[in-house]
Amino acid sequence: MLNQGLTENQGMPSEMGFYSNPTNLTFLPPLLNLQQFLKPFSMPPSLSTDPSSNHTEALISSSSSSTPNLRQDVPASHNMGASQLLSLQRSRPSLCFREWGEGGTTSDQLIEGKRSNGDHHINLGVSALKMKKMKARRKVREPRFCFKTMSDVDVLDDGYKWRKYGQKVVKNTQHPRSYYRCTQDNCRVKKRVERLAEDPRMVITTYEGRHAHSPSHDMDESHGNNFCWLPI
DNA sequence: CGCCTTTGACCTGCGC
DNA sequence: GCGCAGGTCAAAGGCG
Repeated sequence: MLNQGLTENQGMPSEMGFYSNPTNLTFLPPLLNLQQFLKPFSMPPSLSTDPSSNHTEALISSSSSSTPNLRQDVPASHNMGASQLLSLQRSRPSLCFREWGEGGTTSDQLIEGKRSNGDHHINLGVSALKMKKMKARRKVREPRFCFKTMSDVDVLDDGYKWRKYGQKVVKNTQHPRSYYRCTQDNCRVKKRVERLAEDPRMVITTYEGRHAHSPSHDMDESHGNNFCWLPI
């Protein structure tokens, strides 16, 4: 099981950070109730799947931090339940900063304040210097989940509504990477969609963050849970 | 009219 | 410090 997953994913693009620390990878047992397991996350309830795959594997990159002690700053309420079942993958210094607690202010909001220039954006009254200090103190990445599936369509119906906010051609790949954000207010979940360079039939979907709401519509469960998760 | 995608510009982190 | 690459913004245009 474990070896199967590692072998299967060995061709993944290195820029996704796969196998940065294989010893911290934990795979879910097959046939785990993924719907229930993934409920707290931004999981894909409905997927077109690789028919050749008869197992389900997952690896969750939880709210990991760049340094071990930083993780202790994350309130237990945000250290969502399912992740406790998994070992944590200590990742590289994060590109995404989130300030947990402190009145609910997030670094995303702080960045927004920084960019506001006092015109049409809300000025949150947080100085760039303070933001810099906050960044230095805490670097916490949103939990991320990645899976691949064989599909002709890039965007899989996962029950949530997404708005595309960017597209980028990634180096050494033929296909552009698309960036989507959940359309729900106060939901900051994002996902990236790209095609596997080695096999364009495979769609790589990476979710970042957790939905704070229910799916906008019911998922089509006809595809079952037979998809393959990838380590991040 | 509202929501969406497209796309070039801009921002930021990282490696050298 | 500089350049590169990934990620995000926001204006413009399309569509129902």
